[in-house]
Amino acid sequence: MAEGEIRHNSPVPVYIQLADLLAEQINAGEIQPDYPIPSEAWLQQRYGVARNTARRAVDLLRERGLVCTIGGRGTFVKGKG
Amino acid sequence: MAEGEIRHNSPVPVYIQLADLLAEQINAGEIQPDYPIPSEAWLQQRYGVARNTARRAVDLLRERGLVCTIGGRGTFVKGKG
DNA sequence: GTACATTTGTTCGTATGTATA
DNA sequence: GTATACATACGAACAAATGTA
Repeated sequence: MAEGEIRHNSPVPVYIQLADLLAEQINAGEIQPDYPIPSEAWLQQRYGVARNTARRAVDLLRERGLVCTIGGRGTFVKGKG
Repeated sequence: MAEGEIRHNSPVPVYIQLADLLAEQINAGEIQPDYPIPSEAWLQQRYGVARNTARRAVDLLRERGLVCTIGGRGTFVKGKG
């Protein structure tokens, strides 16, 4: 259970930990292309972070080209095409 | 407690003010058991708050066991039983 | 059966304030 | 002063359930 958790007392910012964690799940194929990643509210609850922090993590995923976000809908794993 | 209005510049969060205000109305019998409390849209207009804020207030009432919500129908004051 | 309006449910977008390191 | 992080709050859009005409 220690895996896949956020350490609030880490020198690594929480939003970066969370982004890395989600990126791993995507790269491991745990979330398929064109499928949504968990919502901001869900991440907030699951990982015990503020919504802003969850958003920043997703921002990073988007900057890395792993996902794309549609307002009011969700954030989806990018396909190869 | 004043006037059944919301103070946006209060240190008390708006959603808590609104929840308390509605709870008072319920406890005062202004809304009878099994009858609906005002809809989210109505609260939004009446008190000049965002819908999400109105929803958070109703969430509190539900957590306090004062009401129960039925999707697509409304939120109803709980009876004694 | 269909169309519409109402109400709650969900999700992202943006901004502000507070606190801390 | 900057970056991180939490909480609050308003806005917008879409979806689902319900009830009615």
